[in-house]
Amino acid sequence: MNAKNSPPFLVAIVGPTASGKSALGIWLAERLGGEVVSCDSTQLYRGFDIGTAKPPAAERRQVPHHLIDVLHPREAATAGGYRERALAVLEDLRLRKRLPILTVGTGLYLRALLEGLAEVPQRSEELRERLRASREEHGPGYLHRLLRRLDPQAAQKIAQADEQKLIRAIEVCLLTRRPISELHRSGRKPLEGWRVVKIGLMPARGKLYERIHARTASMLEQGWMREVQGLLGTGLDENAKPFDFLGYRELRAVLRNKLSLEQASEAIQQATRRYAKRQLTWFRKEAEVEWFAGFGDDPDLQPAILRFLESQGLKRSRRTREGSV
RNA sequence: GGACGGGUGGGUGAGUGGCUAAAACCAGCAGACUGUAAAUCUGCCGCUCCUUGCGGGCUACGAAGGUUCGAAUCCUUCCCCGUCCA
Repeated sequence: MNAKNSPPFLVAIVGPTASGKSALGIWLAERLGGEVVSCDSTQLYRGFDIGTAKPPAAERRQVPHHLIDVLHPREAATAGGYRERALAVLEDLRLRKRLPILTVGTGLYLRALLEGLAEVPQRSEELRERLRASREEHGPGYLHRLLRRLDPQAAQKIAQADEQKLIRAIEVCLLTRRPISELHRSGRKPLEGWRVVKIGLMPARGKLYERIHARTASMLEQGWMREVQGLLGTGLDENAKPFDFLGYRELRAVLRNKLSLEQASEAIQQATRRYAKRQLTWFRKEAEVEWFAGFGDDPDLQPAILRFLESQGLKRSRRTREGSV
């Protein structure tokens, strides 16, 4: 109707690992004049390709992809950092009148982008170091007691054993000299200027697990092990964060002869299943998602999703490639 | 054939007369999560009933029988498994 005045569309595809988000993203991008924007904390890293299930180069040539391979393994990925980069990509796409299609595996990053983050300082490694040291000195429970003094309300919401979240909360309180719960209350700036449509992929649990198992096997066949060896061979510190990603951890154990390849493969499959479950838990809570029961690469499902998007007002691109329909 | 060691809930494995539906861990399920998020953490986890209670009933520690107020725990026999001897 008044397409001139209404904000442009943004499509977000949400779903557990191995549900076919990337394939769907590309398929939709080709039909809707879109470009894929990865929303995945691991695909950010260069060099970690097979285990993070990055779309292969051929597909990335077919349709432009963003926010893949933008970090050196030594850099730390953060929700705030992702948000900034994503905002820049969105502006670029807005100017070029391309439809952003987010393929989101990392729920926190999507929320950070769409709903914003409270205005709080970034992490401070030095402060964290000190906190960890006094934790060692004072034993378990210390961090929780400390936060209870700084911000009783925040302490109530964080379990005593959850040191990662305790440290972040204490860090913010100390850096700002204000309770983090208060800072959170003061609100966040949601994304503006986009009409967001969320698609959810929810394959049957058993089928998803089968996919996960098959994909793990195929990743190993594609030379995942060689990739890990190669990365280690470049002198990259073994403590670099991406080496702790799902699977990379297990494969390093194989190289250290702590695990057989067979055991590692099973451990990876299991860890991936658990990861998929956590993603589902997160996404189920996500507001206004149109859920589809199936895989994103299912040719029977794809047209239904396209029809749904059209019902929301998205228009097919005239530049649809030949032979793809 | 003989001598030891062992058989515990989906798995590993603790428990050697009551506090034990049975530690702990894993798996599984559910959940939380505003800057490490493929991370981190929480709950549930034999079956069943209701008036949902530190509630009731039933079943359970290889099998059967016994001792005892009471047994996964003690005794007897049997069946499996492992190691060693023949």
